[in-house]
Amino acid sequence: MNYSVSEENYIKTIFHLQKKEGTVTTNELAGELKTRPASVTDMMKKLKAKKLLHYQPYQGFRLNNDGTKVALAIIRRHRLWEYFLAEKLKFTWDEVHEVAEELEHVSNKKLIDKLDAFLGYPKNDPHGDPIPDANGKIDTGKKIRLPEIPLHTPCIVSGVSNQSGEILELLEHKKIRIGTRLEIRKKFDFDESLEIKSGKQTITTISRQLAENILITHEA
Amino acid sequence: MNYSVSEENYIKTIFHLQKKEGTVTTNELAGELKTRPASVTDMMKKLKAKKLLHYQPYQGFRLNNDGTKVALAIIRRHRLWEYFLAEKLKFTWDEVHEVAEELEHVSNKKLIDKLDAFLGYPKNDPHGDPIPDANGKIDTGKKIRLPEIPLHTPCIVSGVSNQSGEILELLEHKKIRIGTRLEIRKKFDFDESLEIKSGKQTITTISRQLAENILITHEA
DNA sequence: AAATAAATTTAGTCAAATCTAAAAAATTAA
DNA sequence: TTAATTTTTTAGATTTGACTAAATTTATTT
Ligand SMILES: [Mn+2]
Ligand SMILES: [Mn+2]
Ligand SMILES: [Mn+2]
Ligand SMILES: [Mn+2]
Repeated sequence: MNYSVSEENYIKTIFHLQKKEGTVTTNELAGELKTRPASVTDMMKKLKAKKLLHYQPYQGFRLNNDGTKVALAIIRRHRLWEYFLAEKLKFTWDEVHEVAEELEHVSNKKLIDKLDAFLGYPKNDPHGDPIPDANGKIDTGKKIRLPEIPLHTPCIVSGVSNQSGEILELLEHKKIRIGTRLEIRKKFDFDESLEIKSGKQTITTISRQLAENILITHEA
Repeated sequence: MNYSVSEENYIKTIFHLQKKEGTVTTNELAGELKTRPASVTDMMKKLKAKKLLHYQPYQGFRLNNDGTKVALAIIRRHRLWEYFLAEKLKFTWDEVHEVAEELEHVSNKKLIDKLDAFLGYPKNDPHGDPIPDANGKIDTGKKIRLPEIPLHTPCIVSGVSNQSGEILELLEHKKIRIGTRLEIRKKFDFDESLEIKSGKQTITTISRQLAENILITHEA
């Protein structure tokens, strides 16, 4: 059970894509991995032979139990390294992903479990995404996008669904980060912008585009 | 200037081998890398084409300036990760090498320089070997093996030239580590064993085999 | 229900890194 | 200084993961 960098990248990407639609298509995967559909078909045959996914020609594919376990192990490594990079090495939010893309492929179980302990068993990566534990268990508390929260309902920012430097800059400027307590004060129909109270009663307006990328867990 | 894992392993191994003899042979390298001589010849052609080493068929090879720079960058990554693993993640001495063999190939300059800073710019890895700085400068203070030190001359353990779990166990038991102050009390001609005073006046006997693997820098 | 378009797979190449077996060169011994 | 031995290189295959171009299947339109 040791997979090549290439196989791991396919497995991880299928995992993320299938969360939306259930089943993943050849073109989708090719687009996401910046490769060609023909290459995807080749790899699907190999991963099917390794019994990591369901795949019938022309029918799309979906990870099976074993494939999902492998995916979660990769995601665990990825997110623990992201946490390490942000928390210990002082990388910014938008820089960690690229480096973690490489580190995630160093698959030494003891390394990762010791790293986890060293970091204090963090629950979430710097983008707010949950980190699977050593057994592959992951907190699947569903996240809602900010525009779906009713008026005057206090809530807490738990993630962002876009990890670019641009959104980071904007959120930093508005002092919104993971853990920030928010409340919507007004919703403007004209442009769907929101007036919010954030943290210590600062009031700002945020655009629909921004609001849609802010993820909320419903607690308090 | 980005090299494959395979190229990096060749470059690093040549660097280490050529310290002894100056020039490295095909068989030596094949033996060290557990590959076949024919594969070595292939790779030497490639590295020569990339202008990283001197190589004329049948004449052996030696890294040139550029190749040496690349090697030092790899060694820097390797040793910084070893330090991290031992110091932060509490791996033992003999476990770090294997993991660092993988981590060394993640070649993101910013990652390594930030890791260096996070670790407090360590000078030596857990085996006592010097860590090249961000410019590739490395402390080449020559190390002497313990049997070459004269009687009654205080000296300090600065490394070991064998990194197995077995030697670690023995050194731990005798409470000899890097930084330990030693002095030779007697040399026995019969079996070349040494009676030494180590640290706080503990006196023990160590075998010739062990003594030869203990490296000393001549200071105090 | 054809015809057209889009998605997917197959067929055939290619580059990187390895291997085995055979040939050639260099070294050592007779 | 030949002959035997060792070392190194060449030749030809193989595996992995990617590509292009062509064929095939599925989905959409008339
Ligand atoms: Mn990756
Ligand atoms: Mn993340
Ligand atoms: Mn390596
Ligand atoms: Mn070391």
